[in-house]
Amino acid sequence: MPSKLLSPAQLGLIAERFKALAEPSRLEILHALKERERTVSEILEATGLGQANVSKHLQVLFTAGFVDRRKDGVNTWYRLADQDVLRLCELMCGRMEKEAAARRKLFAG
Amino acid sequence: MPSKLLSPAQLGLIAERFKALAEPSRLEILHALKERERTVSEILEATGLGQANVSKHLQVLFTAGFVDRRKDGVNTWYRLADQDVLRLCELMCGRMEKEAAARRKLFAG
DNA sequence: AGTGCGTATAACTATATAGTTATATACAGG
DNA sequence: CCTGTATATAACTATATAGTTATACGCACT
Repeated sequence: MPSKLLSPAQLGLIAERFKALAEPSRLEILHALKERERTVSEILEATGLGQANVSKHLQVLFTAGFVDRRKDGVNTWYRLADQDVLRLCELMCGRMEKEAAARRKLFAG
Repeated sequence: MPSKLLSPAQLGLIAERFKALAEPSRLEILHALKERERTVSEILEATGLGQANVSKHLQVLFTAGFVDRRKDGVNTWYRLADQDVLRLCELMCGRMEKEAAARRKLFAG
């Protein structure tokens, strides 16, 4: 099958999504949400990051569609929007494990 | 199953990989390599990007392990290192199509 | 050796953004 | 209302990097 052509606009949107995953702090936040829904305060505690910083990161993740949220009184509860983030990270981690295995093999020879 | 703990160093490495995919120009280059191996010159032609710019992007993609390369005289031939990049992009595109479908449904109601 | 071509690198500029500090908003309880 | 708490936002600084221009490197050909 011929490769679908991708417009600059589409490439920009895809890149924007990847960019949301391209920061250690945001990956840490997503990791904290893997088990269950959490409030911002719980995320602060789980990650040790600053409050304003986490708030901004959560906006980025929300805009990119990776997390959903609901208000409950003064709290905002955040959760993973779906399982795609986990799949993406697992794919990436799998790649890195393969790399590491190849390196080990190379040096063990 | 309990979530695996990820060290800051691991998160950094994963983020670095995602960052390599977080630029429209690099996605365009990967797209150009989807069909077949290409020289830098061919990539220049396919993408319309500047020579030095493409050379730098190719370094980033190579360092991140997404492309492999071989020298052949004055030419350097680049190719996708494996099919993971395509899977990652397809996963991401699938997400976006779901989003778009949801929006259409919302407004069509 | 000298020339031309393909690719990589250095140096620079402009832009984006992570993190911080300070402040604003919004809700809950007394 | 007033106070405290949870979260979001504004303003700022420091850093990273995309793109460009100029230059260096390496190979092929004569």
